[in-house]
Amino acid sequence: MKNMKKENHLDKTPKYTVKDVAKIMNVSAHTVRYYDNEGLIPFVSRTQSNVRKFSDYNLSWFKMVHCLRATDLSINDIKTYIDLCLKGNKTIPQRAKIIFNQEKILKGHLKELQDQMKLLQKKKKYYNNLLKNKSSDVWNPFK
Amino acid sequence: MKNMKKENHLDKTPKYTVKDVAKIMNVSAHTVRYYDNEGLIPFVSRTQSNVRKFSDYNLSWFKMVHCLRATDLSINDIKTYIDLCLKGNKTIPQRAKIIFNQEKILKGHLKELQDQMKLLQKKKKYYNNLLKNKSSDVWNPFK
DNA sequence: TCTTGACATTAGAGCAACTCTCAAGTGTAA
DNA sequence: TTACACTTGAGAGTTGCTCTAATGTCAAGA
Repeated sequence: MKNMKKENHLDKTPKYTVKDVAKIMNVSAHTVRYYDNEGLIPFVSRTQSNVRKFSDYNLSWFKMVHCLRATDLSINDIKTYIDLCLKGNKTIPQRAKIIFNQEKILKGHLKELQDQMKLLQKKKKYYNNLLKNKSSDVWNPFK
Repeated sequence: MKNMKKENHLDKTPKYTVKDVAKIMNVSAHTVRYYDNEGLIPFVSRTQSNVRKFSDYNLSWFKMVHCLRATDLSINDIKTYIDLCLKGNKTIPQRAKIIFNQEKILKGHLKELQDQMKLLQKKKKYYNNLLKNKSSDVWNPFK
């Protein structure tokens, strides 16, 4: 039970700089500022000298935004979702619809990438054979 | 054994229009022309009136290009790969390296999307509960 | 034969989502 | 107090499409 600083999604203490968030989320600092400027991360606080400070709560939002981007929801549509969230419980059905739809889209993406993986592994095998046999075969550009 | 028109990756008979390829590959006709213009699909033939006609052989290239794009290889880097292919067997080691690397990258993407899927399904469950209980709970924008 | 419609072509403008550069400001450390 | 490592906003640049406009081809119908 040592170092049990469990992240609390509701902890609003300002802790992380833009750079910290960039590192945690594995995106560029530019992207972090860009998302904040677009209003995708509500309630980000600033120090007296105007420097952004993110809380765990802010991070939770960021994770959600990141997730929605990973499934190709546009910045604009993400903004719509965020604004719905800020409007309170009465928007739950609309938000649910967005989430359910994105899950479907993500499923499609996963399937496609798995198919691409098959092709890539076929190619891999192919090249491994070529490398082994030192390629005495007929020239064929499509390899 | 009826209708056994098995696609032959080496069949160079011009068959498909830009639109056909777009449909087969599930991309826009614009994208098909764009890839051709960028030199990513070698040996595409034209009719007397300058209309593109793709063969199954061309399609095989297109599939490879599409696969590399799906793993976020830039158009420029794909062009490099294609040009290596056209230089013959002596470039096999370089090409193999590219393919092996892309396989690694794709593995990473798949893992990431699977993680995002977990988050999305957690949210889905969450919203399903909210919808069932008609949400009498405290307001919390992060949902 | 004319013309209408459905397609194709190119060049180039427009767009989303970063990505980078810049000039200027801040905070700490030596 | 000067160097440095950081931050900021504004705005330019990049990538990979995506769309538009002007033009061309060609087969079918009036």
